[in-house]
Amino acid sequence: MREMKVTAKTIAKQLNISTATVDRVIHNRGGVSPKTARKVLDKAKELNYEPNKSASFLAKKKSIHVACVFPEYPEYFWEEIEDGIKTTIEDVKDYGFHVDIIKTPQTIHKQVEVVENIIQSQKFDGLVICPTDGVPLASIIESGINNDFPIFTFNNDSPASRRISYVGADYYDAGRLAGELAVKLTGNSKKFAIITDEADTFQMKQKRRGFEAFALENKQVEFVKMLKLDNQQMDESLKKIKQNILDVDGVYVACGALDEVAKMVKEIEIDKPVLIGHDMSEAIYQQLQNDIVAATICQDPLYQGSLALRLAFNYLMLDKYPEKKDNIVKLEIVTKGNAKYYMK
Amino acid sequence: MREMKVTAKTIAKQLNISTATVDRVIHNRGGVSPKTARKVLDKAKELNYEPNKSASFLAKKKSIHVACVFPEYPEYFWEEIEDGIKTTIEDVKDYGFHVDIIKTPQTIHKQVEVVENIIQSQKFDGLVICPTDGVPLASIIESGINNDFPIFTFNNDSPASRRISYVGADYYDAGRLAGELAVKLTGNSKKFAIITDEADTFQMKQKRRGFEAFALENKQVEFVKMLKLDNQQMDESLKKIKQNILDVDGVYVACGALDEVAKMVKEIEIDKPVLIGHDMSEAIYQQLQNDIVAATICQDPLYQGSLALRLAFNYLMLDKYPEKKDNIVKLEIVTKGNAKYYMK
DNA sequence: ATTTAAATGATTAGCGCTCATCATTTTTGT
DNA sequence: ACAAAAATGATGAGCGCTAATCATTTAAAT
Repeated sequence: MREMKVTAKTIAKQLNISTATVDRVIHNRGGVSPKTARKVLDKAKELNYEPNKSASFLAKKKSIHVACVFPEYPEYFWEEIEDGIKTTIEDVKDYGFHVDIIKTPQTIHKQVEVVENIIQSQKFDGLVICPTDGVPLASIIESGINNDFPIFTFNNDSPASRRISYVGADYYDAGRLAGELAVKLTGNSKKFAIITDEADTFQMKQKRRGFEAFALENKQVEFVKMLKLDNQQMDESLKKIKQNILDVDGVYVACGALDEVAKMVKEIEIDKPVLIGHDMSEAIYQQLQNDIVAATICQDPLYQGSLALRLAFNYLMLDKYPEKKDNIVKLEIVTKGNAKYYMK
Repeated sequence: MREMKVTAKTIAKQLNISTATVDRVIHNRGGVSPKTARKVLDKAKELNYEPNKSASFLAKKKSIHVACVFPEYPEYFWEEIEDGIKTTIEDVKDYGFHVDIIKTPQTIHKQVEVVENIIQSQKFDGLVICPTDGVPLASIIESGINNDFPIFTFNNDSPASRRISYVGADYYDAGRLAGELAVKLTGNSKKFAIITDEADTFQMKQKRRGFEAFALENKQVEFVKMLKLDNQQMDESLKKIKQNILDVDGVYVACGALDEVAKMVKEIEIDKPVLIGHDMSEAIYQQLQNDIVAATICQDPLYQGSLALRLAFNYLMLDKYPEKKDNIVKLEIVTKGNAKYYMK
């Protein structure tokens, strides 16, 4: 309808050359005299020519396979990421970009094994991965990259490696935000506790640092207790924590145990501390509705997974290098009132 | 790589028929005996056949034009929506789906004029629109729909009309959320004010109702003052409001004047009320950073625009009717700490 | 000047799907 | 029984782009 669409043919006709020559120029594949090339380029600009992707992909018959690797737990978290990934897969598969989703046990040992297999197998042209632990993976990523095997990280980085790009949150910033919320939601209180666990991953360290940094900058904050949850002896450990938080106004759960801590806090009869944590699940949703958890900080999981894949797609199919090596995603604040939007 | 891709040809070969017949069956375009049809369908399922979109679009050479209409102000708000829309346009234009962005003055009169022109012009196959006011547009939408001219609303609905679908926030819920934040951020205070303006659009009414409903359910809330901002005599009006909010703990700006109110609140020397409003802009960002505005409630504008367009795309290009008539988008809470993620 | 190679450009066969058109078979009417 | 119509299926020409191959011109080497 309306203005004719401009194709390579349009340009070719106007310049009395063949479409093949036009194509050669557009993708500067060489074999064209500078003079002709100039003319084509000028005409292309004049007519605002853009090659049609559908036709291009069809003709190229390029087929790319990447593996998308992430842990299987916590299920509620990865389920959402998977949804986002699947939507994107739908979008790109007709362009010849194929993705195998591979979930791994969360032990880094297992994950390393899986990744090594993927690279060895020669079945894939690239890897999109959420490293359980960025450190041991760094050298593998490094050797992958050296062998022209592109690797993209998301959700958790392997900063030491030369992965093509990272998509995920800034966890230091997440900690700071938790700090801000803690202060605001307790009515400018003074006493806080942070709960982490023994794993003390990079993510968690960053969160803790962020929270502490915020506390330091805030004059009215009196102290921040650091409490460690023992996942092996959860019950014992929670009991200890319970004793330890009776005198605080706010508790920030930086590890994945928000629901467990919430259950414990629920039993505190008077002056329950304000609870702040991360991520969303059915259980946490309930805790928000019951006013046990005051707020939880989320990152849009749908977006995260799909962006990582899109970057891989652009790189492998369109030879487009990502604009940024670090793609930092939004931190979103979820409370009782908007929690439902974060459930499936 | 690996498993051969299955095309219409694969099926045709295996059944000793032509690809055209396969195509006929797949799109049940008739002209095929039930027996053959069954065989094709079975084989398609067996091989997990899915027609390739690129090839399909290329061959169909269907070209669809829709108009995307929204107000030009407030600029900061629509700029972001436009960004989201443009990204989606990039995604779909190679499938022959073309979009003209048309910004209108915010008077409903003008918008109605523009819409009538669009429909009359016969240049478009559909309309994606943010109605300035859903009511006067309802009858136009109605007649459009009756003439097989599909219309999609977003951001602001025209609920009385039979638009194909709506994408946007639930403003009643937004008001409730504001109420929750007001209570939480003032440390369970009792006295609040809502600021609206004379326009008192559907959106604003809903927000107000939501806030009031929340207040009613909350025993500790003592009163909620309703204050009206006079946009014509802004300065005068703000002065009055200033007098009126000296005794409240929290102010909810339900209209678009968050920054203006913030500037006024800034001048209050002691016991500034906690300010809560909507949307984000450079100015509001600054007010958040200066702790004048405590929180603002946003809807992901990128997503909103692009979803509306995608629904139109699915409907017009893929004959896919939207799963839901009402697509309610997330409400996001923005404070000092995560504000930067909401800026471009 | 002649041979050889490099540079430049045209031709052409698809990619997978759609659809108009044509060929063949089956059904129906008389 | 036959012709005519309806049902069924095959053929083939693209859609716009890519890339291998071939043809021609130009420059370099002997």
